[in-house]
Amino acid sequence: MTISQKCQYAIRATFELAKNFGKEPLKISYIAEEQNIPVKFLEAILAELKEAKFLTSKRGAHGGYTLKTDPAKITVLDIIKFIEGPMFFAKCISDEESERCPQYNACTFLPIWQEAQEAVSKIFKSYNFAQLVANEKENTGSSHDANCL
Amino acid sequence: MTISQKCQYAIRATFELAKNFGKEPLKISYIAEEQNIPVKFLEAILAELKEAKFLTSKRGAHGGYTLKTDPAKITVLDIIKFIEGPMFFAKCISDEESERCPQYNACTFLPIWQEAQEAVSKIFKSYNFAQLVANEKENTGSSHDANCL
DNA sequence: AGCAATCTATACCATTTAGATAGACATTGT
DNA sequence: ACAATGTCTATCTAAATGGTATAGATTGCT
Repeated sequence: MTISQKCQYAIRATFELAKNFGKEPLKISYIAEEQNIPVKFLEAILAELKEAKFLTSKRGAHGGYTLKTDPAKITVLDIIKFIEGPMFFAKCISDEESERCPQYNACTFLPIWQEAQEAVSKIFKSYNFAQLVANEKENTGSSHDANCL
Repeated sequence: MTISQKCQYAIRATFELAKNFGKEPLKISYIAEEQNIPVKFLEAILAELKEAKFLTSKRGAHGGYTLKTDPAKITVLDIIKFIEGPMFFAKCISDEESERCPQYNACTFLPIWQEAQEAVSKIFKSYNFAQLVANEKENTGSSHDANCL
């Protein structure tokens, strides 16, 4: 039930890129060190995020990753949904017919999962990365240690 | 990030027992059939729930499982926390010093996980099993098919 | 006493997921 | 040319998930 390490890494990497939005690309190795993420694992994560069009990359000397979109338009929900999938508590609450169980409209527990899904989505959507960067500067807070799941 | 099959089973088994609260014990095999749960898997789950003092059991002929507590005093949160553990989004939001990451007080993301944890806990806590049983009777809703994660 | 219906305990196993590593390769700036 | 970077493919281990098998202990009934 916890958010996976991978997803935390993705969020922290996005955060790091958000801090540098509009400037030069960041190297994988830099982000990895800054956020304490295994380099090779981060490679895979960034490649995925790139497929989702959150990022662009540039190869070769002075290459690296850059945030493609304004950090203010990327929410924590966006990253979580992309990495963890869209459904938080039960797949059967999906809008998609194929994911639903046969009892969809009659299941006793479905409304509970739906209510929880909506509540959490709303919260995660309310945090965008521009905000988070601003927060950090204000509070001299840090996300430096990524091993806190 | 979804609730495990096991936890769903635990909830559905508790629900079934709540329906029969104050009456004779229910056999594992009956609950298993009623909620479409593999018998042997259910055995293990009920044994765990018994350790948590939610249930009592009686061996031998005409034996079975009985809810120990008034269903009105058992919430969905109780079952989920027992099966899935107390933390929903990140372990590091725990009150326990040992679970926390070194950055506890300074982590940029912690407040997000905390907010989500509180919201979800509140929702799951608001559903008790007496209520759910009553709901089902009212709506002729069903939880019959347990394979809807 | 004896038997059948139950729960109990222990061990096992297959599949998936999480988390991570290694090495060769392609691209770019200088 | 060459060094610095991202990209791709393959592998690996550990843990969790979901489930099965078998033998045993207890109880109620006759």
